[in-house]
Amino acid sequence: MKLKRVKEIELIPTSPFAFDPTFHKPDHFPSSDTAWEQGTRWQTMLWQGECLGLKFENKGTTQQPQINLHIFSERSLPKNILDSLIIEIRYRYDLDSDLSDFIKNFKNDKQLGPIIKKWPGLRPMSPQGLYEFLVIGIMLQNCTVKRSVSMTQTLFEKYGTLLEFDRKKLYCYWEPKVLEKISEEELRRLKIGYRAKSLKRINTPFSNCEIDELELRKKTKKEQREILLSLYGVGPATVGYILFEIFKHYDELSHISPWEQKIYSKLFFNQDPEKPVAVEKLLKYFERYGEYKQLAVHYLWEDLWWKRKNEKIPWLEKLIRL
DNA sequence: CATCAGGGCCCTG
DNA sequence: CAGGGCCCTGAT
Repeated sequence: MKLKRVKEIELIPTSPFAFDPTFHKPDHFPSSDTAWEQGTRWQTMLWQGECLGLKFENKGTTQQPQINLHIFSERSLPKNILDSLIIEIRYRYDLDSDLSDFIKNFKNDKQLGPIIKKWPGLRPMSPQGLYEFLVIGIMLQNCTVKRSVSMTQTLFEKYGTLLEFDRKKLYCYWEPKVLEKISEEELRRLKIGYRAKSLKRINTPFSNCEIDELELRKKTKKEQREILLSLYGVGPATVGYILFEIFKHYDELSHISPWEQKIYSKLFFNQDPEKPVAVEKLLKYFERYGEYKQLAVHYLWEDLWWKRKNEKIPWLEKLIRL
């Protein structure tokens, strides 16, 4: 589908703002609904039934941030869809966050300080909504990065919509209704294994509107956790990512999986990843960052993955199953 | 060739 | 609350 209509909008995030490390997360596995190069990010978005192409361009500075957004669509978008889209984008990219307190408190922190100075205003983001993130979460489970990438690609090719805009070709997610009609057996044939069952069961409450992401955002973190955990195939690891990246709880850090434990051990304690620091000890250590503990870890974590783009980090390579 | 673990989660005992 | 099983893939 070629998206020919274009609407240009200026977005002003709160200052300071770090464009690239907010709009590109090298630890997220690559998927064909997004693309990035320095200063520019493309992505698709399914919003209120519209398949959209989005292009974000950095036009500002850290202290005076400005983003130019091009919205590509097949038809001219009515004002109400456009308005809600802008609100959604500001939410997903956390553009209204006030990080002054965090920066003030930790700019002189031995480990965190240098990264805050390098990237003041870096924030968590999710280009996808809750439903799409759950699909990704399921595809991540118990497999290598390569397999996650290929399973997601297969789903896009089978159920997504290929969009062409700004000379990019990217896939857009499907409506939950689409998967509702597909049997578990048919999904299994796409080699997603036992994840087919989770995918089917997660799909239903979205397809029949039992879960309303916007309503869920208004609930407490505790309520959100309970609702998410009640979904089949969603456990503590997936919930942890969602509470931070989707619902922006900067303090959500209660689960550390084994591979993360190894990386944190090296990163924070310079400890041999094969003899990792106990999870309890790590959690206790992160208490120093209080209500910002996951955000703090995120700064260190992203810094590590950005470094990996440019230099070899042998100990890290060993821990990533590509 | 066979075996095994993987960026989890569910279910059982 | 520990541990087996789950789909498939690719490393050994």
